[in-house]
Amino acid sequence: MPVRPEESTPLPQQLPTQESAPVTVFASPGSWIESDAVVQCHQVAALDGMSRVAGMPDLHPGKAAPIGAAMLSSVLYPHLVGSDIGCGIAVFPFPLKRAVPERLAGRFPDLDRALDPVRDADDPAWAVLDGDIPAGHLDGVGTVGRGNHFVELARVGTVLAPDHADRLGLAEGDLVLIVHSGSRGLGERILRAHTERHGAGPAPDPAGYLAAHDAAVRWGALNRRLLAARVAHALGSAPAAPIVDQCHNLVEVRAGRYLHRKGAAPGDGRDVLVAGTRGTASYLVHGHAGAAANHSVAHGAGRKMSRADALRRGRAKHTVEQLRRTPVGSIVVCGDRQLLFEEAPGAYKRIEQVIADLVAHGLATPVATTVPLVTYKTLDAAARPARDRRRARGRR
DNA sequence: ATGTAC
Repeated sequence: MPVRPEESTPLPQQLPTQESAPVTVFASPGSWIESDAVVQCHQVAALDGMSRVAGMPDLHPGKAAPIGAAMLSSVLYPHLVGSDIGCGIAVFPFPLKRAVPERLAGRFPDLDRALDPVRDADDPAWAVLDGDIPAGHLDGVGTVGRGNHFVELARVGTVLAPDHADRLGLAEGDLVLIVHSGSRGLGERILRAHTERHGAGPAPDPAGYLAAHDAAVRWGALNRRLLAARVAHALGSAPAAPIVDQCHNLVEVRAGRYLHRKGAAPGDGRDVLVAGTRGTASYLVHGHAGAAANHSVAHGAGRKMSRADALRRGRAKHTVEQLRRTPVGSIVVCGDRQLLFEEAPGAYKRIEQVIADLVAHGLATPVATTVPLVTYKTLDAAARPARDRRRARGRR
């Protein structure tokens, strides 16, 4: 007599070994948080070894994990940090006598083109590296990247904590350069090497992953300095060390556990630039987030729309000219029209609400606002929408 | 966000 299937089926091996970790989202009830992102937080919370998931007010859905979240676990999961290991935002002093956006926009260097050690041997920007290129990785060195990355010349607007701003050497009207960029191809390569063998599973050799990860974090920070130096030399300012530089995609080892940050900046006693949008102010804040928030603060306004939605709705609502010359009078250097729509201010949440939520939950204190003058995204026009390409062909 | 495949 044949054995019935259930009799030959072994007992399931994946019995639940623990309750799901607590999930806290630090946003007010009125703040828009996509339910998909909260679902992703709960999926992460159910992972083996997870002890706490903290969603920041800029929380939104990511590809494999939520963006705007800090996730504490006894197990190291590379996919929770994602491919742009070492991505962060730095603020540099940028003393210029005069800053007319129209004139300065045209003087930005080509930050889509990597510095070549031979052809650009004489470029003074190399000096900030001091000969140190982590992992020997030269691909894309000195480039800003795509997506939400940018290099922005901004003016300090409202000073909200004068003593703190003073300590940072910032006063109303001062110029700063804000650089949001990561580890370009290096972090992507590190995640891919893990994913090819282990998918979304844990790192079997945490020390090995962390060694590669730390190099990408260092590469990202050095690249932000390199970008700032390139712009400083081109615009006639003096290259300087950053006054603020915090990485929001990384793993931090805390008391033997792994704190994964994905779009969540370190908020434990540190100063962080919380990026607004390409056309609204950003906020420099002092973070003082505790254990409940996994010692983290938001990293930006957070997407409100997917890139596809932003493109569709943005095209109906705005002209390219409106997005390149913003309501605050700044200029957005972006040759790629699709990216311009994807990154339109309306595709993001209101930064004031994100900051208000951080304040309401006691995670941060605003220090000063920065108001954009020129935001560099890309000079490259390669990825224009198909309709524009058809039009361009028609004109020939 | 990325390099790469389509």
